[in-house]
Amino acid sequence: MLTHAAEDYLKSIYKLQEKGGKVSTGILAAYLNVKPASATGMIKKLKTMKLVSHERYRGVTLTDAGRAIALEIIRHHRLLELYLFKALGVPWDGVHEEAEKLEHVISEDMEARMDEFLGYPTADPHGAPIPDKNGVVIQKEHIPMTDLQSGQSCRVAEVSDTDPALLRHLGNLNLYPGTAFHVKEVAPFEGPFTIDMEGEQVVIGREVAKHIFVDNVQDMDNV
Amino acid sequence: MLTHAAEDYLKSIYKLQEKGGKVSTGILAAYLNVKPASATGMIKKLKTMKLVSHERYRGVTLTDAGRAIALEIIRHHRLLELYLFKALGVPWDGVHEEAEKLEHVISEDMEARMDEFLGYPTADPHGAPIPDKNGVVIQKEHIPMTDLQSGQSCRVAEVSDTDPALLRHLGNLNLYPGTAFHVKEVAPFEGPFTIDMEGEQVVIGREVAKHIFVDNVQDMDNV
DNA sequence: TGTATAATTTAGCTATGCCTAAATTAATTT
DNA sequence: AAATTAATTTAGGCATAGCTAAATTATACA
Repeated sequence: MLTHAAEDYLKSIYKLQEKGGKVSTGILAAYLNVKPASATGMIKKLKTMKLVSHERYRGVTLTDAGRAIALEIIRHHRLLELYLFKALGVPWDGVHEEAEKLEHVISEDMEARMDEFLGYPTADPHGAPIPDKNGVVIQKEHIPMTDLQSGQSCRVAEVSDTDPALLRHLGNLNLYPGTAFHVKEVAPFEGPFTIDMEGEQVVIGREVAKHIFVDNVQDMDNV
Repeated sequence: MLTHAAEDYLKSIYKLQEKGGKVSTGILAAYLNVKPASATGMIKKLKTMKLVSHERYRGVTLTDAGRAIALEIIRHHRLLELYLFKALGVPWDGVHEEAEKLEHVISEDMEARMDEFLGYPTADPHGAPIPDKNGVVIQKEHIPMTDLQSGQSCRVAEVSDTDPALLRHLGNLNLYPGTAFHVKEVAPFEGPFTIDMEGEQVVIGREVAKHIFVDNVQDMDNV
């Protein structure tokens, strides 16, 4: 069995690898809020366990064994988030923090029971995909909201789960995964978005839009 | 915040204190499966935090602050056991182990949500009392089954929660808290008990009976 | 009362996982 | 190509929490 810290490193390497191949020590350390020297130390340990590949000064990658563990932890995290949300009514801006602690501690049996209770779900409350019990992730195609053009319609697919204040804000605006909206206007010079949700008009700043990902994008000019 | 290990020590001191005043280093160490020297070390730390009182070679006691923390952890543990049993269908011989890990990790919010879901329960699946959120425990009067005489009737009040094999055995016999039975015969020379449960006759050995506690004891000779 | 036994404590070691500061290696600039 | 800058690694330290072995204290017995 691995330590909680080691599991967190593997999970972080997985996530950082998603957006751009090899992961540098510095990026990893920043992501985990530790110093680079500490990351180097853990990387060495993970290497002796054959969970990561690493060449000095060149960055880390997960091995197949490392990725399997990372996905197992991510599965725990996302199942927990959804379970806390649906079964215990924890607000969606609170589930991440709670799941962050529980993910290292639950048994395979509890994982399976939550999975069954939830009807074998494929996404957590923020829209992130839940790997299945064999570690298979179905990664849907997402587009950052900042790429949208005036006149387009789409659906919220996923939002960042880390900042509770942002999540409360998005919740107030009803911008949950699944919510459909239409881009009324994009202000020039990297300005805010004005969107239309069932008649309600809402203005979304760039900084917020960066944390929203959409799918089902359709040009609605001629509709 | 305390470490998980410190919380486990406080919880253990509380439980051992219940059955006999001051707790010796050796008893505490044995209960926690650590060496006496390790217990001495932790006791020192807890003393500097004013969570225990300790005189060298004389044993430990919890301070009010220490007891409050112990009861908080015990509350977490027992609420979790009942929650896992009722909400997720974890069998009663499995809830202890799972709760042992989760008890150190759940938030006050999650504690409150489970409490509400369960309807503010007062006992866990093994019959142990759940302290309320202010740390008040209603300790019901229990009698060890080994004290029963032939001809008496009673109800299972509580069973030990630590040994899964024992719990599976008791479960097979339907000896859950609340189950009523009548003592048909107590074999002489510390022999086994023959009990009657709704017509079914079952023989319970001494070693098993030691782990069963009963209440509502009534002499049924003249009934 | 003195001595043997049992329990407890001290001392010193290990491993994890973090830190800071210094040294090394790589990348960029001139 | 040399020098500066940035990133990474090494070295050494700290806290937690366990361990063993030795020293100490208390208790029980004769």
